[in-house]
Amino acid sequence: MPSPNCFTHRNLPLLLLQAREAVMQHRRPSLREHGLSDQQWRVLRVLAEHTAEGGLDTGRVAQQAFILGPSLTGMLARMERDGLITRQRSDEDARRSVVSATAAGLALTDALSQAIEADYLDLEAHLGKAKLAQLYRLLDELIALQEETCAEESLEASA
Amino acid sequence: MPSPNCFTHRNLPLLLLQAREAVMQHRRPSLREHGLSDQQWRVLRVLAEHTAEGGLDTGRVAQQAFILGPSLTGMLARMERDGLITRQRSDEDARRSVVSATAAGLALTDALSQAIEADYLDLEAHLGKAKLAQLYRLLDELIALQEETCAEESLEASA
DNA sequence: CGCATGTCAGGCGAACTGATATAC
DNA sequence: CGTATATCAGTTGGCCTGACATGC
Repeated sequence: MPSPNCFTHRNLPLLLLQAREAVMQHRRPSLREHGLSDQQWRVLRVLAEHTAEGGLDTGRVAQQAFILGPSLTGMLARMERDGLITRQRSDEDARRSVVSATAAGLALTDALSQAIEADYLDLEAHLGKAKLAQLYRLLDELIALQEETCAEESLEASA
Repeated sequence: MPSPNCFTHRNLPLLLLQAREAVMQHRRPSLREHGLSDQQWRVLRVLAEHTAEGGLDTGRVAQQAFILGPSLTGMLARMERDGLITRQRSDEDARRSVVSATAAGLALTDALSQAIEADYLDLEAHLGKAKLAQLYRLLDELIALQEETCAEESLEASA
């Protein structure tokens, strides 16, 4: 019989979580000073990158910021209340609601991005540019791989 | 003036989150089938690894499962209700409460660990053993690095 | 006495499911 | 008509801070 606790592999999800938390520990103070939660910052960053092009639908925001639709609705309401973003019905497709960052939101992004870029420089200095790039590559590959095998599974399920 | 949205680096925390979610997508179905949340599984896995040695204090469980004390209290209450774990006051130090997995908890861990190990074999087959090991190394290094610089910061703060 | 440990109390943002209006 | 998009309603588990009881 297989003994319990016989994990021959590392705990990859925990490791990824720890790594993320380790990085975030450096950034949370800055975010919290400006009254932002982790998720709000993810949304704001995504919007800042696309607001020059006229904003994004809620759906794409949810996808890129890794947040579920209903959760995002509440968050956007709070961020609109706080003057960080605006929502507007799309002209072409009235089902869609287009979200953009306000000037205040962009200014906040700008301020925070400087602290964060400094953090990256620190990271590069200590870990090394090459290793950081390597980490990016491996993570990209892992993500692509898992999503791929996930698509296969849902394919099997629908067959 | 610095243009907003000028992020010259990748979004590392988001990348780590995506990677974790990608891996977890394969495991959540199994966990949910047995009524476990992500965090409960982290706790159970930690306990399964230490229950043979007589269990762990709440503090160490919280530390190893990456969960805050007060959150853990509620979780342990639910897991005790569900018959997965037991709590007992320590003999040597009556402040401490020692947690262990029950037989049912260990059996559940055993069942789940098999599915998860199979998942790792899949991952090794697709990503390659070497790359996986490399990813482990880089994550370890990143975690150590960030915690280190974090200790420096609190040192400066106290000085 | 100070310190450590765990728990309680309470509020909160977000996950998640299911249902619903609206527009395509 | 069916599909897609966003939102609403509501429950839940976990985060988090601060206070507290207890034992060292």
